[in-house]
Amino acid sequence: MTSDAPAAADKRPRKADGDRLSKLARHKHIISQLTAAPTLRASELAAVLGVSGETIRRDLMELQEQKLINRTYGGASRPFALEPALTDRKAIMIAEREAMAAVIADLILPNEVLMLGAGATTFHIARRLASRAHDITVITHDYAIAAALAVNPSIRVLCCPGRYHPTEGYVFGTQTIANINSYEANRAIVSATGISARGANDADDEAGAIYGAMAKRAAEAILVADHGKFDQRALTVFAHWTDIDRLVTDRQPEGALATALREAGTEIIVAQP
Amino acid sequence: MTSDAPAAADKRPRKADGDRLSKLARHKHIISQLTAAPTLRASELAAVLGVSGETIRRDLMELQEQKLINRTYGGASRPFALEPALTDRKAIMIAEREAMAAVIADLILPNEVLMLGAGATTFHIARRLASRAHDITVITHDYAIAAALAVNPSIRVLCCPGRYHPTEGYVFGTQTIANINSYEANRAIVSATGISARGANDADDEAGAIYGAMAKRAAEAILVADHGKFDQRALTVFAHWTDIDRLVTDRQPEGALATALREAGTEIIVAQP
DNA sequence: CAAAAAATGAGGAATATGCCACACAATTGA
DNA sequence: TCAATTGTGTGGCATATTCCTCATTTTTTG
Repeated sequence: MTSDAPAAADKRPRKADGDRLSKLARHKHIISQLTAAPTLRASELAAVLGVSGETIRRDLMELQEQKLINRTYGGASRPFALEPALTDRKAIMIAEREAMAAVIADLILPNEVLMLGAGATTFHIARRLASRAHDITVITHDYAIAAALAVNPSIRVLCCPGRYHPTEGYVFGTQTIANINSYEANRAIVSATGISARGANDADDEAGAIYGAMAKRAAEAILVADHGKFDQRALTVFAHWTDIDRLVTDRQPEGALATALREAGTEIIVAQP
Repeated sequence: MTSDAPAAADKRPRKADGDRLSKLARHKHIISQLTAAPTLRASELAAVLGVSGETIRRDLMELQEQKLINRTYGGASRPFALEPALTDRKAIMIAEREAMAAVIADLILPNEVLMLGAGATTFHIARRLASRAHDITVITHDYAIAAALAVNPSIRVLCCPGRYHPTEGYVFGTQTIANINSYEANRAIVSATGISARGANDADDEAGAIYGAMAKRAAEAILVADHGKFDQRALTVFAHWTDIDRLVTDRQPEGALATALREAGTEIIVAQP
């Protein structure tokens, strides 16, 4: 943000000069400001950027469309954390993910032991659990999830060992798998890159191996996947439908996928956004 | 948020009934809502909680005092990420810590295996290592350290398993210790709450146990402590000076501490800020 | 170069918010 | 029990924000 702000200052338009920032530049400025400050006032932005409040309001509306900011009454707030570069992925399908997260969170009862796989959707679930659930134990290999859950002191969070993935923020590897296999859990909740008639797949073989281990290890395996993942194919199929007890999604599957689910006896839960 | 609203609705006070929520309950509600939604409108809160807008505004003011929320024009947003509140501690003694971190980073050679304990000072060391070192393996139980190191792709970061500490951002417990004991490392680098003639101590017994395990397990144990820790006493002594090979600090120790160090044969390295 | 499209600004009405002072109810403490 | 403290609601008023329309400027396009 610092590198952007001065640039913006240099170009700051005295109206007479007419060298005001382009729309794109304003948008960038807003985003970068938001990484520094949790919230912004539209009126301040208008003053700093030297444009009318109406223009800023239009900017904010557009940025909100793209889920790049959160609109507040007089301004904007950052959409999520600043965390790794998951921000992009986490910003899409918010409504769907929140709906699915709500459904899953309602399934969880006190004193359960959960395994939670890494992922944008499972992160939503973790946040939801942190505000809803109590007296549960969660085993995870994703640190953002661990941190999200830990805000609730009645949730015991156990982290897996393993090699730290630099961009994804989770651990993986043989140690992780071995650790997962040493637990008994009531439920495993995992996501996927895509789901097809063959089962759930993931673009990362290491992550997939972990999700698969969780699913096998828990008494009940829940897969969460929005409709954008229907019929997507990725590197490895980490679980077949016979290994998955429930699929939580946001739209009724159709075609070969639906057939495979029915044949495997996987229960389908459709969350309404 | 949808499933929460009804709960609130159940209790929603028609004024006549007088069964409105207590202030504490409102505050909890606000916080919990904020974990689900990024921002809240004061007016909506007033409606849902069945109190006047003025009361909500007072609530928000108090919560802001406690840094539990961020105020926005018409409501509130969540304060920061989920991050621990390490920021404060990390902000002091910057110069000293940087100097000590630099000294330690220079000790590390390629292909070494390090153990790095949690802490503000070790975090500085991790950052320094990330920019200086290459082709090393680091074992740590602190996630901020893992993330800091991981920006350098030539550093292999291994994380320990264990129970996640909600405010400190590291894992602890028997699993953590067992995991540490399964490794062989060239060096362990740990910090402490205080150091005295008896040895290094820590205010957190769990953290201390981990530091102690690391120090014992590694071929060389390095303790890093600024002069503010001299002669401080805390809960548990996790390592005696005979277990520590080197003390990296920013000022020459004196008195009983110096005597103990000399008798134990601990090498003292003074970093100049 | 001219027309079309997009972006911006200005003004005004309607609505929201913030702030302040004061009254009243609920709780606490002596 | 009474007084003090705390919590809450109300009303007024200044200020902010939003939404809308329309004129103007800038950019794009043929």
